[in-house]
Amino acid sequence: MPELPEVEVTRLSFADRIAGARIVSARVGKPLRWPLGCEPEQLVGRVVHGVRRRGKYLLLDLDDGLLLVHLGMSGSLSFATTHPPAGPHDHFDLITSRGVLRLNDPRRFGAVVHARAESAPEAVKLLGGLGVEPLGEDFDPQAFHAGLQRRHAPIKQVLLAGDVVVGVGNIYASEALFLAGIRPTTRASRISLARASRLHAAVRDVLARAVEKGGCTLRDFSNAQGESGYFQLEANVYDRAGLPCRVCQAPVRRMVQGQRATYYCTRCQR
DNA sequence: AAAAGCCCCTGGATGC
DNA sequence: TGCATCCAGGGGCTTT
Repeated sequence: MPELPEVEVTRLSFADRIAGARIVSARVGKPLRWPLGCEPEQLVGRVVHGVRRRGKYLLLDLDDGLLLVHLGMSGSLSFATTHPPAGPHDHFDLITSRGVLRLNDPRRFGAVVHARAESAPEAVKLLGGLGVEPLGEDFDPQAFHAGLQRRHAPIKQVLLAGDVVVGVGNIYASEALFLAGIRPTTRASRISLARASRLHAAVRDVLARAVEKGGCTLRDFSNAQGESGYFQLEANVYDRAGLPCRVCQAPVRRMVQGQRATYYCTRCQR
């Protein structure tokens, strides 16, 4: 589920409510991708000042450090004033004066990591290599093009790698490339400034639109009942192998790049 | 330095 | 119905 839009929507859904909360206790469940990095008791008494996002990471600012939260492949956060018993996939609880922040993550690719500061090694290890924020002011066509010029890998994989631009996951990579009319296999370095500019706009557009629509996810969207008025973002290509392209009717193709599925239209994307 | 593979883990869908 | 197989929205680490 969680690419940049879903992470941002998650953030927006509880940042204001948790801001100013004092941590009462913390509970760790089964091991996640990385250990918390401190004793849960060490968090008691700390105040959560706010929640920021960097790429697909959420940063909970504490008065003496921060918690880095990543949702991995299957993670989701809830923040509620109730505190029901932990289910089998509830692997982290942060009990605060304003509610309980809970991470549910069946596959446990997610993580909650404590760092003394954003400049501390444990934080730099995770955040240090990240590219520019696609919805921020630093993401501009020229710089994006320059970043692509240095990479010879297929553009789809460069988008996913997150060291040029962050937050673009497997779904939105396919969707952005479709919107830009670029074949996913195109070597990043061979993309002209004009086409890089189109891709730049497509990435911004698809991510911003997804945030606006509440972070709809294509799989959930396709499985949901009676939600046609709620979700307005529709996948043009993702998970549509064999179905007609919404623009030209040619069948959408599925291929594998770096062990991940890529969907594209052979006619619309060159 | 960059690119390609591997792997962590569980659950749902599919096929026999 | 039961069981095996495949696939999944991420990304750090190791190997080329």
